[in-house]
This record gives sequence, structure tokens and C-alpha cells, in this order.
Amino acid sequence: MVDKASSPHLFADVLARVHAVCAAEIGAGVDLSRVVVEPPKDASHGDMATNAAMVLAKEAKAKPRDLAERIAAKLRNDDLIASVDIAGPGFINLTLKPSAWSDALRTVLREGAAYGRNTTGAAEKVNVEYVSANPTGPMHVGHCRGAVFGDALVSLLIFAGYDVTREYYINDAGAQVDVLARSAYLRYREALGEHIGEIPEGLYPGDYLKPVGQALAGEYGAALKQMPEERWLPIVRDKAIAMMMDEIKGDLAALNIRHDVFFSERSLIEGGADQVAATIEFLRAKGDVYEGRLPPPKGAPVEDYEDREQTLFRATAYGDDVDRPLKKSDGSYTYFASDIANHKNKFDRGFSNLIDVFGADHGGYIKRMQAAIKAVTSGKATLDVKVVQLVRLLRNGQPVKMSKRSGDFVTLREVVDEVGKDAVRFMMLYRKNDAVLDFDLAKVIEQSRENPVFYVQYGHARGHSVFRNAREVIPELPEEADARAAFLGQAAVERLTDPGELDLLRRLALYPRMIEAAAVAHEPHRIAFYLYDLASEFHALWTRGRDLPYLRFIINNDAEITKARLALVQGVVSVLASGLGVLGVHAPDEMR
RNA sequence: GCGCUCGUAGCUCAGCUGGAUAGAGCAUCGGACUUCGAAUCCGAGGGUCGGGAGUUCGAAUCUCUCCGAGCGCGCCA
Repeated sequence: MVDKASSPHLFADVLARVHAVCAAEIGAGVDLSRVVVEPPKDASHGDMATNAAMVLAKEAKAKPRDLAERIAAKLRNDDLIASVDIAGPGFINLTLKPSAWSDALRTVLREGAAYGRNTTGAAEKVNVEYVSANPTGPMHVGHCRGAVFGDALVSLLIFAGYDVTREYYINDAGAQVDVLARSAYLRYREALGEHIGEIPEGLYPGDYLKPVGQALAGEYGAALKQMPEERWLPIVRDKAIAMMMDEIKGDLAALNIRHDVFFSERSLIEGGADQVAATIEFLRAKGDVYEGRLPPPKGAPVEDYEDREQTLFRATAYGDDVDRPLKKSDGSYTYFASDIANHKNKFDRGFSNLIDVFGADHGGYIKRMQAAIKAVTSGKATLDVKVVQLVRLLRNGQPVKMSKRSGDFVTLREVVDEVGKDAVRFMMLYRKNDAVLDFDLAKVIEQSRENPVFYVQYGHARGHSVFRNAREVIPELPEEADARAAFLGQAAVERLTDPGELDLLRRLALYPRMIEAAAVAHEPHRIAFYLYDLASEFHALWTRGRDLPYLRFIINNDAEITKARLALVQGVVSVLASGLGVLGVHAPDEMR
């Protein structure tokens, strides 16, 4: 039998016990990786179910139901398990002793903010690259989903025991930053009093470059006007990029997003060694780079198509559909070439676990990047690319117009200012990352069940409301969370026997398992849905107390049951705060 | 034409990496406010999981094939 103290979380504990029984029954070498313990879909089947007998039947050379019977016989002796049933093709259904649930709640209270934290990641280093918006203007709403997703994914991975670095790749080397420089130069001349008229086609028209022009005018006076373009352009470009990055960092800060590393594309090719060239030569030495011709593209006709020999990466050797160019016709590197060097640089810094968050329009880029990682790390690193689908911005169901060309697109800042960062963050995560998302500005500030942000936060606030009122019966109830949890940890929680109360106990016991699964799958949205379910069961129990007064949390003449129920409320409040914390959403004590 | 992502209730979406009778919210209909916050809750109806075939004890989930939607398809990033 497994030592009870060795695995503190109920599902992990029971799984370990099932594993031990299987190993004893079949043999020590048996592969238990497919054995799971999960809550059954139908609560009448018991508290937990395991597929062990069905999964292991072949290896045990036994019929599933026969094997189930053997496993069940041993599980019946377990001190945590009240009864064992076999059902269907060989499910083993377990009903736990009531003390198991009381202990689970005590665990929640004892661990507090650490409850759910686990060591799945084993302190393994992970690099998550996200946002990486071009430094050519402020962030717009399109960037916002990837930003929030990446940030929540990082928090989740840290919570699951990984050693995570948040990275931003600054695309400051391509042609578009030269366009930025020319656009800023116009604003500079404007700042000096010149009449510049309409911004020409092909330059960035937005007003956000005016401060750049003013800063340049203040710093250089008219000096830049005397220079030829090749001299002023680097000066203006660097200034504009620096100011745009400051603006972007400010936009991200408004969403409580911060990165550990801002990695400059330009730094790969400037200042000493050209890492892009080195990477290309590294691959050439392996035979993965060659000079050759590509067939013309199949899709929409390319207007200035010209059949020429070019430097190609042999992506087809690593699962891509076509080999990919590394140099443009003017001899400069393609974005892809720099990006290979960027990822190689991460590997050289000790990361073999890479995650990139892309917008849906970059989906076609995934295969070649994964091919490049394979080549450049000899298969020693893995890259998981998470694609976030686009966000449709609505107001009362009507699309909000945005046109980037005119320069008056909807900025991320405008949205955050209007609805608040909590609403933005939660709604961006209340959907699977690869599903398109409708974001309605009117609905997310509504205070109703239709708005899941509010609904979950209200659950947390309502719990605190219960504490405030409970002090009439339990005046000594501590204010501070840890002290309150310690105080309530002494309560007679075995008195929690109502089905609604048991639902909540089960949900709380599920939290560590859900966190672990979400972390492994790189799916933070699961937390948002879990929190919604938890809040829903809490609201339901609360309202039942209206019809059935004996179910209220606070019972005036029974301090013992009141404390037991407050312990349950504390567990709910604690896990809501924990989950919201991972998502980066505030857990308020009251909604006023 | 090829690749990627997706297709689940009238609408918007979950479905815990293959489990038992597929679940929520909205909408529709019917209920609960001398309360620890009704900003909430309870109940009812509503499904060939896009169609078809396959893999196995078992498929919304994996494979193949059609249908439909979005994105992408040298020298943009």
C-alpha cells in the first residue's frame, strides 16, 4: 500500500495506489502509462473510475473483466476506498471514504496559494516566444490574443514546475524598419515647421510617429536635413525603433505582461559575428543548404516572378513541402534565415524546449521552422508552435471597423482602457487558442452571467461576502487569508455531506490534475473553463440555501457546521484566486 | 492545385490526448427574491458530433476519402 503522506493530491494518490496494485497483480515491469484515474462522467458510477483493466488486459493475457475483478479485490482493502464496482467492458469504479474528501479540503486549506502547484516540469528550461510585434507602431487588438495567451501559458508552465523564459523577438532588421525610418523622417521635417502634406503611399501614416519627429527635432535640430539618406536613416531608424518599443512595452504593461528577454534581430548580424551567416554555413556543412532553383509558386501568381538560382535550405529533408530561400535577390537575408539563427541562438543558450506563439496568418510558416529546428539542433530540441486565431472585435454584435492602412486602427490600449485588463485577459483565454474568438466590447463589461469574467470574479467576491457576514457568528474568524485558512483547517469538515457540498469538494480535488493536464497540453484555456465550473457550483450551492435554510453557510446556533462550511468557502475562494492568478486576472474581495 | 487549422443543440462554444446514456451558456418556455449580495439559482424542450468508410472491446477524439469555412503558398514579416 502506498504511504498516504507521500502523495498529497487525491487523484495522484489514488492513481499511485492503482498503479501499485496493477504492478503487484501483473508484474513489476508492466507499462502503466496509459492507466488513468478520472472522475466518471456519471456521478452515480462513483467518485473515480480507472481504465486499468481494459488497458492492461492484453499484456496480462486476461479478459478485461477478469483482470478488473483481480484488481478490484485488492483495491477493496485500501484504507481510502469505501467500495469498488466493475461496470461495462471493465471499468473499475471507486467510491472513496468520506474522510478522503475531508482530507482533500484540508490539503487545499493547508497549502493555500501553493495548492495545485506541481513538479511536472521538473525544473526543465522552456523558452516561450510571444507577441514579437513589429516595432513599427503601437500594438493593435490583433496582437492582444497572442500576448495574453503567451503570458498565461508561461504562468501555467511555471506553476507546473518548469523554468520558463519569456522572450520577445524584435524584428528590427527587415525592410519595414527602413519604411518606419522614412516615415519618421517626414514627421521630423514636419516638426521643424515644414509642410509635408499627405503621407505618401507606402509609408506609415499614423499620428503615433509625430512624437518621434519631435524628439528628433529636439535632439538634432536641422542637422539631419543636411545629411544624405544613408547617413540619417540609421539614426532615425534606431530612434524610431527605440521609441516604438517603449510604446509597445507600455501597451504590454497595461495588460500586466512583461518579458524577460527582448532579442533583437539586428543583433544577430551586427556587432562582430554575423550569426545568420554562421548558421547558414553550419547548415551548409551538414549538406542542408545549397544553391538551386525553385519551381514557380502554385497559388496566386507572383507578379515579378523571376526564375533565378538562390541559396536554399533543404527543408524537404525535414518534413516541409518545399525548400526555402535564405537570401533575397539583393543579397540580404530573408526573415526565415534570421529566424533560424534566432532559434539556434536559443538552443545555444541552453533551451531545448521551445514554444512559439503565432498568429493564424503565420500558420504556413510552422513546418519550415520546425524543419529548421530539427536541422540546426540535430533533433535535440523540440518546437511547439501555438497558433492563436484571429479576434473579431464587436460592439453589441456589430463588427468594429478597423483599417490599419489609414493609421487609425483600434489599438490595444483603447480596448484595455474601455473594458479593463481583467476582461481582456479572461476573454482571450475563454476559448481554445485555435478557435476564432468574438470579443464584444459591450458584453464584457456587463455584470451578468453572460459575462464569464464577472461570473467568476463574483464567485470570489461572494465568498468574501460570506466571511464578512459570518463574523456575527464566528467573531474570531481571521481577516488575512492564510490565518483564516489555518483557523478553518481545524473545522469539522466531515460534516459536509450535502450533494452540493460534495460536488465542490470533488471539483477542488480536481484542480491539481487539471493544472497538470493543461500544462502538458499547453492549453491555458482549460483553467478558465475550470474556474467557470467551480464558480457555477458555488453559486448553485449558495442559492440553494435560500430555499433550504439548513443549507446556508452560516447557521446561527451551530458554530461547528458554520465553520465546516466556511472551510469549504475558503477552499473555493482559495482555488478561484489561484486559478485567476495563473491567468493574470484580479480576484476581487467585492464587486462594488 | 497543394499545405495548415477548423466543422459538436437555433446561436456562441467545452468535451480532461480512445472510455460508459455527448455537456455548458445564450435564446425559447415554466418556476424561486421577508437573503450570508436575485449581479444569482432550479426545471423543460432541443443532437444521424458536416457525409461516408476503416482501425478495436469502445471513436466527437486516431486513419482514409469526399463536402464546406478560414489562413497560407520564392526575394513580406
